[in-house]
Amino acid sequence: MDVTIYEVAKRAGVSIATVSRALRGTGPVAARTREKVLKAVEELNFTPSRLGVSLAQGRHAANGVVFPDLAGPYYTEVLLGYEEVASELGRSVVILSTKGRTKVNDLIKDLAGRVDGLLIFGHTVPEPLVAELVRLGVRLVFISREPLPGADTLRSENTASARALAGHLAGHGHERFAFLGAPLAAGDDVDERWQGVRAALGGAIEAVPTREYTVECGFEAARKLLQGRSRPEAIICSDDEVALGALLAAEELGLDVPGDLAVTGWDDIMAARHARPALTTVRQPMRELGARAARALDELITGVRDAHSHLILTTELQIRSSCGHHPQEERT
Amino acid sequence: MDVTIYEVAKRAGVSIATVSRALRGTGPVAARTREKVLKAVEELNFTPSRLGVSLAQGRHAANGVVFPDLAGPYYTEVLLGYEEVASELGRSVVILSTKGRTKVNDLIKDLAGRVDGLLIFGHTVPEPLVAELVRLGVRLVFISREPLPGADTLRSENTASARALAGHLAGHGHERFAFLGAPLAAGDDVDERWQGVRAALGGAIEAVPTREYTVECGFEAARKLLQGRSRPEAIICSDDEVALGALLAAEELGLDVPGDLAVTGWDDIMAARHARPALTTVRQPMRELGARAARALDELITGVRDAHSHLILTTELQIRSSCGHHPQEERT
DNA sequence: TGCATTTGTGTAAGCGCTTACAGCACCTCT
DNA sequence: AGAGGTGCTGTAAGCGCTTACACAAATGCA
Repeated sequence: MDVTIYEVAKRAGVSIATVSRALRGTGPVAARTREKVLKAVEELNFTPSRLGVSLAQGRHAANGVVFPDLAGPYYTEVLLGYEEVASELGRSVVILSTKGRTKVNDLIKDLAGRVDGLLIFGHTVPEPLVAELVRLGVRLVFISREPLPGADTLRSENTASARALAGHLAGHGHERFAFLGAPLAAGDDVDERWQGVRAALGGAIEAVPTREYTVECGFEAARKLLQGRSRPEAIICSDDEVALGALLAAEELGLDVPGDLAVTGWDDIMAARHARPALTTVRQPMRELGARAARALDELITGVRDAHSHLILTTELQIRSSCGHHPQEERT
Repeated sequence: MDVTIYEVAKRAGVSIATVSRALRGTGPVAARTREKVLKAVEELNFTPSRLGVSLAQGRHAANGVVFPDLAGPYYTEVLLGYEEVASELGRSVVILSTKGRTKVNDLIKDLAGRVDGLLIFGHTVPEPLVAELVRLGVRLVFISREPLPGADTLRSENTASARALAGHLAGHGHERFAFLGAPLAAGDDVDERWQGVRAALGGAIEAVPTREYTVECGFEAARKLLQGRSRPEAIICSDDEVALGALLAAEELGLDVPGDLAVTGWDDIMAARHARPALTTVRQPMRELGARAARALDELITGVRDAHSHLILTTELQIRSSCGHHPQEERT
């Protein structure tokens, strides 16, 4: 990768400007000249230096993405949707995981200096830094976060689906509820879910925290919860992974789901359908979230759009067997 | 991000060379001068442009990684280990997923132009392109691939553990074996596992392909396999996800594992421990694989090491309950 | 005190591109 | 025939840094 445009120009007997024009198709180039250039490019195996191009153009043709972790399907799915579209748009994706990191601020600033825009998950970035990034004019898209000025936000609908879910569970006759996986940050998806469910149930639900939103943590917390006095009849979980953990805990304790206990998740990850019993959950379009984020960022960067957009994607209640017996139940 | 070193220099009343020296600590700078510079930097909120730095230094301070997909914990785990170490070494990580992509070659070449080195999984990149990358002098590290000149390779031990696993299963008295998740590429991990198992069992095992190495595909293939005549007594799976699928298929068909059927996986992903029955598998240090790849790449880039290294990390047989009844079995 | 170092700073040449501008043919119209 | 295009190409000025080199001032030492 170290033959430069000068060598190509010399070999083709033209100036570097012509080489550039021939390659990029900007400006007129005689057919004969173009051929000479392409031949030289071919022979020398020339690839324009990304650095040179970027410096001259003032753009990186790259996007960043900041997430806490990659454990579990949620971030992974969103990331894949994002990367796919970014790639289509000719942008590379630079990743940054914040979990367990000290000096996150420095890392993010460095990242911001390498890309044309950033996708940030929820509340992974400290608020003051967000403000600074906005002030510096960094193009920003957030997923799973309440709208803020100076950035696009993108999220799935939570409140209405929370109401639908709670309503469905109440329809099964359940009365003692628990919300497993209490919100860790105000304004993110889980917080909205919790608020929505609580409102729908008129507050008759207790929040049980988990260390993280993982199967393991869900398992531990659920086991403790189910062993306590006054065991809930229905556990609404912050997301599918926690719910999967709850399912395992129930099994370990010999509780029948949905006979003795209803369990629901959120997201509809692939494992939700495969769990036994299959998990009732709220389907969230993870891949599309990522894809839209990539497009939104692109619009912001190219300047096609200057106003900020705050979009909410619709979700869908997926009723399966973990929430209670249904008359004409089918295996999915 | 658009205040330049010139403005800092002007404000501090020095030349840009001095600013650069003060900031990077190369060359002598009087204490008083340094202070002036730092003050100006502070006031202007200056961050050196990554492009400028990279162009001048001729290095990107970034690594690439090429993987087929991110579905499932394997790639994710390795990637996280990689990103963490790369980040420690001051390198960003640029990702590229190849699954479902046309023009992979162009994408990879573009990627190669943005980074100082590449981590490539298995056989995601067509062989001719690998050769070209080597020829171009791109620093390369492969994970899960047979050694090749011109690049580092890194993999987990498969053959010995295959023997151990097969031996253990034979010890349970199983006789009719199947290998679920037949190798898709010669020379990668799954191929080694298959070869190893087959050799250990003296060839008394049939290979059953799955479309991909996923729970879904494992489920489908296993269901078909288990419904056929001459159902195997033990299914050795290419990896844990396929094994998880096989477990589900067995359950659906009312087969008791390990009573009617033994199932084993490979990798020891988190879900393996949580599955019911808990999955016997071979533990592979995924995170460490990623971490080592990052270090290896760094060594190659910085030139600390010039010879190529081909490392094999040890694995460990994890015996749990899915392979057969053990006298003093404990729940893990 | 005088000379050789050392220390601190500035100048300027890159790094590899893109692109505004200018120049030169060669046409096409009146 | 001259004015005004058009089409193609080259020159050169950036883009924002790093760093070799030159040089002046301060220091060390005999």
